[in-house]
Amino acid sequence: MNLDLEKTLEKHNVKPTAMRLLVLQFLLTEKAAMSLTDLENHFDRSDRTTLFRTLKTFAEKEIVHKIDDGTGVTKYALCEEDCHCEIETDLHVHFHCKICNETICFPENKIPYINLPDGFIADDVSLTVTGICNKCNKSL
Amino acid sequence: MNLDLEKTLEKHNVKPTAMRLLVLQFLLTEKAAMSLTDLENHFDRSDRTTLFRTLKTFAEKEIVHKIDDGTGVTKYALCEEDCHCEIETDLHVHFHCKICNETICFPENKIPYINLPDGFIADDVSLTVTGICNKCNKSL
DNA sequence: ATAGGTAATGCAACAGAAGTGCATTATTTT
DNA sequence: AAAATAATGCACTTCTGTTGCATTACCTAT
Ligand SMILES: [Mn+2]
Ligand SMILES: [Mn+2]
Ligand SMILES: [Zn+2]
Ligand SMILES: [Zn+2]
Repeated sequence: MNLDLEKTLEKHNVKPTAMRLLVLQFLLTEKAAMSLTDLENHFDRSDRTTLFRTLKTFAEKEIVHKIDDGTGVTKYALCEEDCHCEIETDLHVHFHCKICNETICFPENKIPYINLPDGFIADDVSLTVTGICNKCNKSL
Repeated sequence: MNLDLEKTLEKHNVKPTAMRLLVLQFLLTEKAAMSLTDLENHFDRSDRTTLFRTLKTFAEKEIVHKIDDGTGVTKYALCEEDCHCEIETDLHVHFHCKICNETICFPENKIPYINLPDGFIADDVSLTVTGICNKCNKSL
């Protein structure tokens, strides 16, 4: 049992169950964003519903953020340290590679301010670039 | 039969069948982006598959553009005049209102250039703002 | 005009993802 | 230990998108 993982969950008021620790650890080792199906395939023994609700809890408690990469499959990635998923400060660009099918975070690329017409209020914003990633680009 | 509608389809090398003209007309009258289900509900008499393939053809021939507004339901909206769905010139911001559930185009808000790390190639980009639209904002 | 070929349509069925209800099991509190 | 609360697992459902195939409409060449 990794104590750091437990601390992370407790800091976000999530009880550190066995499954949750495993999911957190898995997300830490993977640098690409993961889908529910990805988790399902990795954890053969666990039920999809449990994984689904684990991700839901993690997203609600701001341990992970949900990513809509345009594929129709929701992806999840760990939030940065001290992230509160705030529109002005935390939201960043995501990149989806159409060759290797991986979706990655660009935490350095914050989403630029969007000037909306009068009366419109922005709560959330999503900016996804689709194309070819650096790894796939090399092997062309 | 509206001749303008026929001209529009022919200009994009799409044969102007009855259904296609009706769909095009419907999209012209609606200012919000429409989903396949929206079309299905509006055209009681037509088959879902026909509408699906109509939208697919329209998208391929650049009559409409597909919009991923983060709801998990693909929306479609008519392209601007002379649009070629080019990443630098044509792609624009979309707004999804979480109250009235409408998704609208902001053709004036072109998507800003995104500076990607070395080796990454951008083919496509999607920027969707979620929040409260001007109409719903008034009635709060 | 007719026959043959091509394109569009309609019906049925399927796949994948997301989500819910409920019973069971585990954990915490009293 | 008993009661209360939370997490898990199973079954089932809904929704969206998609494909195969037979039928129908349309166009073209003779
Ligand atoms: Mn991210
Ligand atoms: Mn648009
Ligand atoms: Zn790649
Ligand atoms: Zn609204």
